[in-house]
Amino acid sequence: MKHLLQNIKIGVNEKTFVKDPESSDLGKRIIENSIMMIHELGFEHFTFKKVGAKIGSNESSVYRYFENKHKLLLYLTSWYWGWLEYQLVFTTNSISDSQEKLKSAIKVLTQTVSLDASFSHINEVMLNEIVINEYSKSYLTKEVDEENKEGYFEIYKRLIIRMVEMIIAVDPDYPYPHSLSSTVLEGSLHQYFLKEHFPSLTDCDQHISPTQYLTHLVFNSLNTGDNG
Amino acid sequence: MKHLLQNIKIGVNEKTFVKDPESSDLGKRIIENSIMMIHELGFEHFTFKKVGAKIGSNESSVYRYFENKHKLLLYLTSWYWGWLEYQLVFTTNSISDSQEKLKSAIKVLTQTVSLDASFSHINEVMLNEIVINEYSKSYLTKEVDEENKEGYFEIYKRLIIRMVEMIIAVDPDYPYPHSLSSTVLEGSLHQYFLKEHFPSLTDCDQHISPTQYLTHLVFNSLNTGDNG
DNA sequence: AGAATATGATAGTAATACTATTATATTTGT
DNA sequence: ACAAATATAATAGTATTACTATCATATTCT
Repeated sequence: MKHLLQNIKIGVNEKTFVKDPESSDLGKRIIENSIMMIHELGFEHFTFKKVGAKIGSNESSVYRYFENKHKLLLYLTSWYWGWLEYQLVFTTNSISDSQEKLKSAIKVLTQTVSLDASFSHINEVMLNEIVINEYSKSYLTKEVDEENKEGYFEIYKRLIIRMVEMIIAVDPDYPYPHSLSSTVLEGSLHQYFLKEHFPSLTDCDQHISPTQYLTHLVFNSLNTGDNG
Repeated sequence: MKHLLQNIKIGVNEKTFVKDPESSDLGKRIIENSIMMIHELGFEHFTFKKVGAKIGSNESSVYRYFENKHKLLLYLTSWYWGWLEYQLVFTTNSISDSQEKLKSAIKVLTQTVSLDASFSHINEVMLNEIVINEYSKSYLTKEVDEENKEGYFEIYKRLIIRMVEMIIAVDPDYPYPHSLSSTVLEGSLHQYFLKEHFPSLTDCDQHISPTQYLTHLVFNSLNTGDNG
């Protein structure tokens, strides 16, 4: 993915951080190495002490950027969804045919991720795998309603609503556009997870992609106005 | 739900516990109160010390039944899936029409849960809510492959495969029966969660149920052989 | 050069997730 | 009925986590 615009910054809710990690070298190294370590150890085994040690700094310096690792996860996943949203808008903007538009949207949101050179300290491939393995943990908490009110899930919600609008454009009479849209995004993460860990529970493999499955699912649910 | 058979015991992988909690009064009180506390506090804030205190016992006694809270979660969720599997088999067994059978299966697996008097120490309504909020955490771990090998997710997998077979019976040519089946089960939990915490991301509310949405989703994906 | 700011080092606290040991009940076998 | 076995309770202790606080040092900004 190449950007026509240089120096794009993905906007993340400022409450996720104490000090913007993009504003300093140390901040960027925290992000870069946190992604590597969460990817490697999993969120449960990841600690600020460990990243601190890895970047030749220490715990207290990491705490100056993020309140706790939950907020860091919110930061990373919000960044990811913001990055995907950018690609979604960019890719689908010029498409006038509503079916083609929705098809492209599903593709962008469910296909495998590749590196984006514009953000050198962020490994989008690893981040995508973090989202697959850890995103649910960011909202499956007792604090979800409070954090939702504070806007921590705005980008994710906006992304889903964008697809809702595309679904409605294809079939204004379809009764479940919100559920379908949320199912595509969540279902995509889930199918990638199953492919890796529970292959007997998915048809996705080298030959069948989550994108194919979900595109089929969506277009069979919608009345496209075709006769074929 | 009433059982024709008395004294049914839901079979759970014995590796989930050190000592079978069904085998003693203390064990049952641990289960009963753990369900209440996980439901109330959420899995992260739940500890063995807290249940111990609640039942007038202590930490060390709880540890004699479960290695750790992760294993307890595996026990509780396996029990839940086993209980659902029983209802699934019982309900669908006598139905010969494959479409009706699948329709019933989706209903059993996605409808709201009500109390089952056969298991007095287990509150199935609370347990269902625990599954909605916490089940993902049982497999979104670095240990998932190991634990899968040891059979901790057998019942869940069997449940999905049962629905896979029903999907194939309706439409043998449908290319994604495994993905569709896993999407229904996971999607159901997700829609219930959204309904509660992110109502703008779902169409499910007092009037529309996850069952309706998912039934529509499945039957529009399948070629039922009808002309209508 | 001095002030402000960022980072690093160290220490300390409360809670968690256990393990180990010993004491005290309760149950069971003869 | 009594000894032996088993289950439970009570207490203590350890390593790690998830922080907070303080102070020293380095960097940069004016």
